[in-house]
Amino acid sequence: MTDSREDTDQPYCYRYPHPAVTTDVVLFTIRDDALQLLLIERGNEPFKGSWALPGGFVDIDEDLDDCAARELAEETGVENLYLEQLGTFGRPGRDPRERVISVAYLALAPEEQLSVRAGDDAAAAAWFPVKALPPLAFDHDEVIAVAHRRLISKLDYSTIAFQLLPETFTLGELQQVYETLVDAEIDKRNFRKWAQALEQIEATGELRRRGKHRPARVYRLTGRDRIAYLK
Amino acid sequence: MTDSREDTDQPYCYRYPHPAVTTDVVLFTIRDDALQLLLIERGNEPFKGSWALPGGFVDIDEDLDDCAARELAEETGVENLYLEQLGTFGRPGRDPRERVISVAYLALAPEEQLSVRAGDDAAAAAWFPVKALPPLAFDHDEVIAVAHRRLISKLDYSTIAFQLLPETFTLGELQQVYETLVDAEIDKRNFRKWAQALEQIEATGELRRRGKHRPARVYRLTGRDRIAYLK
DNA sequence: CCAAAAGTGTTAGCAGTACACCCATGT
DNA sequence: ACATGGGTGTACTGCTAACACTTTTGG
Repeated sequence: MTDSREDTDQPYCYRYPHPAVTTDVVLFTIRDDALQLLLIERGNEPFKGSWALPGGFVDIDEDLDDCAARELAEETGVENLYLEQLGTFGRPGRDPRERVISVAYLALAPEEQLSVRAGDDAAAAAWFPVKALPPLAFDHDEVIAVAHRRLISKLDYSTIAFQLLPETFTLGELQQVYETLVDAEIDKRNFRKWAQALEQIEATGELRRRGKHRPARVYRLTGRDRIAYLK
Repeated sequence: MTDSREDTDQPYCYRYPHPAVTTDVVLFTIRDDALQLLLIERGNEPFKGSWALPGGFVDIDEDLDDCAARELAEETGVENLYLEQLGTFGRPGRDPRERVISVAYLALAPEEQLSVRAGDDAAAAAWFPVKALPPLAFDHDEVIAVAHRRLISKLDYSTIAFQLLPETFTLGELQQVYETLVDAEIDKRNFRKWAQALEQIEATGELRRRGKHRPARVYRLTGRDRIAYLK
């Protein structure tokens, strides 16, 4: 089915106007005891020089989840991280070029697995603490706010935060993740009691020696499910 | 900026292929003591004769929420109902015509406010109990499953179910809604204690006489927020 | 031996659950 | 008078939150 217009520079034609569809990813990690997220510096207009979420246009035969994973892999070199759909942002005018509808994703990964490099159309990629974000392109401040709220509220009823830890971890590290996320101190005994009652972690039997203090037991997740929902 | 192709039947042209974007709405209500949802019978191919969620294409300058509300108003004649974005479904091939990405919404309304009439491109519109759905077009069975799960899980931590009641209601009516949703009986005293501890409802002072029994106190929601999140 | 994080139980309060009878009305 | 749903309190149980000391290592 050839098209007589396919030799022009706008060969894809429709009876009604179509929006462009992108995915954008809010990738959180914990670095330096702070919740941080990945941004790229835009190398092109619009918003050239501003920071924006990593993301890009959905290929015409590509599933949305695959697109988010692909864009993220291109930016971070990491595959197989936690990814969930967050919501879709489509206010007319949010992109000055054309109507763009963005399907946003929430992603989590432990710092250890990430080796960020700037991609093709990004001038730079960098981590920013959620508490100290630069001016953002498009409506990405709003997307980030939604992602952050979702992450925090999911702490209450799921094990989503475990995605911020590597495969093996100590209870102290787990507690640090939670304390960073809720931005408060947590009672050590209560936390450990809670964590072990989840039936989502098991001791590997190994010990980890770090620093001049008693070695800590090493744990890993039981089951292969990425996140569990509590009670 | 005129375009030399605007007199053809496909005048909207792009450098890269663009998907079509629709909104689809899962509108729940309670009828005959059962959770039911609104479906339309498709009058055109594809899936002609099958039942589908009400919805349609997003206008190029229309916000997504507005599109969902508009499509629903066209089908039900109701405005100002509870509407929240559910998720976006975009698997390639879900629509055999072209790539269509659908932003799904969850809507709730009390039966009293609904006067459903078949719209333009629908052969018919009808209510179906969630437990007895007909064969569905596209991936709408999946969309409905997600909507149903979301509704049920939100019962635990929000007052979303109040959206299934009219402005004023009795505690007995409220309890019936909850019993229908969880598909189980609830202890009357505990339910009433819980409902009144929410600080989300207040007695109007009026009584409602219905049937041969003691009249019931009438309540309404306090505050103007559509739903409140609990603790 | 000192500093630092690992590890460990008990108690008190509160929220959720189970449970039974009288009240006001219409017929 | 009877059938129907409206309206009310108490006791138990299980989860949550507060709280301090000993252990093991590295320096």
